[in-house]
Amino acid sequence: MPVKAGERLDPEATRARILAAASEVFRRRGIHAVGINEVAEAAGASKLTIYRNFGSKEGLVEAVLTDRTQRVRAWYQQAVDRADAGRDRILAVFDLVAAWYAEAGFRGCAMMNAATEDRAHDGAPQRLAQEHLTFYRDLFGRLLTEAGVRDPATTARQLVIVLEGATIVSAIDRNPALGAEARVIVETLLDAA
Amino acid sequence: MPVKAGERLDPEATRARILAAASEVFRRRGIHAVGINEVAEAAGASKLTIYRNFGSKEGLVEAVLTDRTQRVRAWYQQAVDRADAGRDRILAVFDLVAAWYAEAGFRGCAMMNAATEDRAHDGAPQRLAQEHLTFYRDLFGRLLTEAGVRDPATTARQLVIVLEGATIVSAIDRNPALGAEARVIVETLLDAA
DNA sequence: CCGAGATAGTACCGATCGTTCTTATCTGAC
DNA sequence: GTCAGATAAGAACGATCGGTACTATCTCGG
Repeated sequence: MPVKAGERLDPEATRARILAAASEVFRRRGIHAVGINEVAEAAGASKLTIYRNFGSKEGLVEAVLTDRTQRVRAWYQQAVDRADAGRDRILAVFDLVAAWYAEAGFRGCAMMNAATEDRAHDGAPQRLAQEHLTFYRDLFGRLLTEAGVRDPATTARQLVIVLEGATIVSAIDRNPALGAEARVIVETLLDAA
Repeated sequence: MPVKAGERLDPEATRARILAAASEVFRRRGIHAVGINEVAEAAGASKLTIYRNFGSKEGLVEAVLTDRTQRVRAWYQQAVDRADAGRDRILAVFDLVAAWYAEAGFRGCAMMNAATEDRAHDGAPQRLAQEHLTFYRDLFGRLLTEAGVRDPATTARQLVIVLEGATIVSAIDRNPALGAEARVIVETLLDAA
């Protein structure tokens, strides 16, 4: 049967629906383990529609990751903007991180996971994961500069290590308490900086 | 043609050869991306021999990871034993880590990578990755207790976060300098503990 | 020197993969 | 009302996957 009765014929909404469904199924089961058929079923879309919108599975993966990194960046920026200037803005990042670890079915960072799965190639997942880390470094660098830290670049790189370490340990151990532990480390590093 | 002329017919050596070849090809290209045919070719073994020794691809993966975690644990224990008692033993761990990041083709921790690739299942990779983290926590806990740190368990969990964070960032960014950065963080955390 | 076991090589099986194609139906602009 | 485009459903294709079967040859203990 063709298009479901009652649903809009809206190409942008279709694309967004596929992106959301693919993002969710990739997150839960991994990229390699999920076929286009499964994405199509989860999205309520046909394979033809997926290939017309994204060209290939590789294109779909890149679109999913690009969408994800942009959403994550916006979330962090908003959390930072809501916090008071200074050290609170850095801790606000790690408060958001702690809430993220506590989400049901948390499985780590989509960009790091995708780059790990695709570690033989220098494709979009590798590039997007590196750019994701660069975003964190730049964000922390700005906040540390605002907070008057002496060597903001060095401390920013330290905070990225803590953020990614807590993320993967929390994902592997299925333990949301890593968010609080990361925050303690960050406070120690800020005290020392 | 059958067994290569001049080579020993040694089942243990064959098994070890397959393990080494599989470990290397999994490390470079990932587990999902590598088929049994490729492992057989890399090992100079037939598929029959692989299946007789390991039963299935899943069994091979578990054997590879088990062998890997045991080797890694021995390396860390030896590095610790060579260092002077106290804080030096903890820093010796991170010196070994820094050398590991600098190895050609470094791609991160095999156990974390495998658990990430197989994140939908609660199989051997998940279990071995969690046990690998537990090894680190216990090792750091012992060393911190010896060094007279007040709350060794808390600091041990912090060091695991730093170790794993530096490992994944180094792997993604292809930057061995993360080893030195991790060491600086560790010194700060030890000073504060 | 002979039999049991290990091995390489290869063909093969059913399933699934990414991708393309066909068909039928619906939507929306004109 | 008509028609171009979007879509769903699913068949089909070649490739590859994990796993099995078969054959021929080698090693080694007796």
